[in-house]
Amino acid sequence: MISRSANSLCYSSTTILRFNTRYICSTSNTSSCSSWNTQLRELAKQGHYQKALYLYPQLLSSGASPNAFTFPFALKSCAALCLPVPGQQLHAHVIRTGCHSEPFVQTALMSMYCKCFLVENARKLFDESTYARRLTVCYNALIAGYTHNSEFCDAVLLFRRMRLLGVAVNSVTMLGLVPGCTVPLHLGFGMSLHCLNVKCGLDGDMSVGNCLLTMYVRCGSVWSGRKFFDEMPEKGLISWNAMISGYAQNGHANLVLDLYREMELKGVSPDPVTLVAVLSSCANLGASEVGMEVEQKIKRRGFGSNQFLQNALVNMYARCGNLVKAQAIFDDMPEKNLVSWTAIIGGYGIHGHGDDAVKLFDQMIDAGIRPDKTVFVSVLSACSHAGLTKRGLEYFDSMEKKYRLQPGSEHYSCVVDLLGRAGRLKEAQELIESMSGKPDGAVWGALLGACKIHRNVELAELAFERVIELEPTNIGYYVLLSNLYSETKYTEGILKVRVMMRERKLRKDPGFSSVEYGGRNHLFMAGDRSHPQTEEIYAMLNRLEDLAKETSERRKIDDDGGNSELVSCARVHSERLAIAFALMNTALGSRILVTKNLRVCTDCHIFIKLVSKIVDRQFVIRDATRFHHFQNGVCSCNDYW
DNA sequence: ATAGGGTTAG
Repeated sequence: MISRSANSLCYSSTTILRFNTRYICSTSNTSSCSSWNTQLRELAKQGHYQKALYLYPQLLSSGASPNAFTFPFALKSCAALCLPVPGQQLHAHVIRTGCHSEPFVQTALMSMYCKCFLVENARKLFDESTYARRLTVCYNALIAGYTHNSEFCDAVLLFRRMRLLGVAVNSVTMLGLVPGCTVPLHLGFGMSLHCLNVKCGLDGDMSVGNCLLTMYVRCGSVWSGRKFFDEMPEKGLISWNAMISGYAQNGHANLVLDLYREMELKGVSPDPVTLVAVLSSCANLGASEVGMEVEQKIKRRGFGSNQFLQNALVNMYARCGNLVKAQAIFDDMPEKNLVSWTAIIGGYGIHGHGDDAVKLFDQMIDAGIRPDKTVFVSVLSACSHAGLTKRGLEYFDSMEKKYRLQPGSEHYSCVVDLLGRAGRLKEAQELIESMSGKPDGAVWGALLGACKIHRNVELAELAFERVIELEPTNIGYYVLLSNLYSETKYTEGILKVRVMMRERKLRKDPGFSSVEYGGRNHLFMAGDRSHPQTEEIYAMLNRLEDLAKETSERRKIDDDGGNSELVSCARVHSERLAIAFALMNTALGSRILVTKNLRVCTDCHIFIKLVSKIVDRQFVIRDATRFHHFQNGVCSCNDYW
């Protein structure tokens, strides 16, 4: 793959061509080179840029001389392959053959320079040209070039100048500008382009529509994006992909699956890009049934060798808890990249198999793969979940010393968690204070969580104060502190937290849980009665709660100081509805139950323990961060629950 | 005959 990073110009040695200029004569022989031009055009059009570039020296050595019809295709090939060296040689040939005053050739040259990250050269050509300042295409090439080189200001300046001089704007101008508006800072400008696009009657162009759609979703305006998508006069595969990926990137995994179904119903057939987004959403939802369906589709459609999809499959199976399958796919991959390793390491980490995660990380290093910040997050969190304190600290230390990677907040929060769980609260606190950057909410939150485990009220209050400054509306932290107060029987504290929450008008956000059943995802909100099987679900809930009460009276199994009243009074929780639904549908035969966004409040935690005791089954329950494997009412991860 | 563009994984 060709690197698009401006800092790492990448041209493989095999593709650098040495064109022999000896044969070029100044009087071009059009008739003899037209057949070469035809071949060149065909190759470039079909995307065989490599072959097209090999044809060029053959043309020279045959005695034919390149003309104004030759250069655009040859230059396009250099641009596509990001080969500035042959590109510059072609520029020399252009001058030598007297084609440099040809606007088509000039534009192709500019485009080539832009794609090869030599946007300065392109600008020089533009400024020196007598035609360029009047031609829309030249502006288009340069504007797109600036956008590609992350010099969006220059792109906008040039666009302003173009408007001022009255040069016509067309849809390709839009295609050069809109992709630069995919950050929230530029959204305002992007929306003005959207208006202009409509005003100029260019809104029939699907490509521009796709760019605008991408702009909205990447700026986080998914709803505007969806509205735009629904109103598009024509939707192509890329439009569907942009919308689906947009949902995926903004965390609306369920909407991804819904839209994917809709797409299938409309008879639009998905490509690897679609399926990558779908799999990533399956991973987030724990929807392995849909994931397996997608895997079949990948096989049927012959996408099996696509590395993006292989990585997405590994990630999906790993996150859904099927580590055997994930490992099998991972092992079968002929080429493993950093993303593949991160997926499998993270998978083992989430499920508490810290030893395996660590082993794989070391294997990755041995395989000569250079770790990045993301894979460190995976391995550090694996260590913290599995209690591998020493190992985790070693890795953390190696980040800077060995790999010159500056740890970010996300790494600090893992290490604070690591130290905190091990009871080394003081060290955790010192680590936070030693941070060069400003700690974020997650860092203080990790300390707060650790204080909760070790019942350190004093430090918890400090961590709470800090975390609330940073994330005043994150309800979880208030609940955490309140629970700590309740465990340490500090009633005044509980009241204090309640008052604080009331003053700030904080209410528990409408969390939801989901269960995958029958190839569909069923969402449950607190107190939700919208599900078609609501009656049965509540009946099941009643039965469970009766059983819970009975059992708790008979055996006094409430080992957490909770009581059966809690169980019945907080029945609106979405997790409970989800659990009831799953139990009902599988006639108590459910072995795996996957729910999302489970808030780990003491209350639900007791409920889940009771359920698994009552039905005498194994459960796998997923909260926002990890899986909890229940057997006989006990979770194997042994913490928190 | 000849130029400009959009969607992917941890």
